[in-house]
Amino acid sequence: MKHLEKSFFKQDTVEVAKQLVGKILQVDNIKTRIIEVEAYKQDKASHAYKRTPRSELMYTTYGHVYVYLVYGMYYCLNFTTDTKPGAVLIRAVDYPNCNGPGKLCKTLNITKKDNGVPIGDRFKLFDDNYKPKIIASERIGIKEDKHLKWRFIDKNTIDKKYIK
DNA sequence: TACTGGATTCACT
DNA sequence: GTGAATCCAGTAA
Repeated sequence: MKHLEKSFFKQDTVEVAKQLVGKILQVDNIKTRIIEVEAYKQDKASHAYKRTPRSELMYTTYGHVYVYLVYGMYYCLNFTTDTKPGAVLIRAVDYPNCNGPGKLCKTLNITKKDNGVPIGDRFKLFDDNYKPKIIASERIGIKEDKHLKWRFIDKNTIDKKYIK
């Protein structure tokens, strides 16, 4: 079991997203495997599209936690990367009630208070040499624009369980 | 100061 | 497949 160093995040957002699938995420004393992620760079679908106080983290850090509230009720967990701006959204992990970005944060008690903390504190990442079967490397169009997102899923785990 | 809409989820139909 | 819940960041004035 190898600790992922901060330098892991010092590479392209999409590359980090792809490599994050199958890694072990530890929050407090809960260890679970990441099974679905999404990469956001500077496209219109991302908060990073414009530099604002909220998106500042994505412009200035890598290897940090970025948490925001969507729809007034759900938090989303992201890790910032070296692509500035850029971040990887953690969409699902292999743990009960964690098959969605909002549910994941609710279950693991992740809120805005975690925004901006460096990885290695409350959030830790490990590599146990598990090889995920990454099936989805999609480009997803949003509404009338052709925004690009990159979503990566571990088919090994998806087949067994959830995911919408 | 006021308005708008979203990196979602769930309960309905 | 559709719509409601719910609040705050971003924007415009």
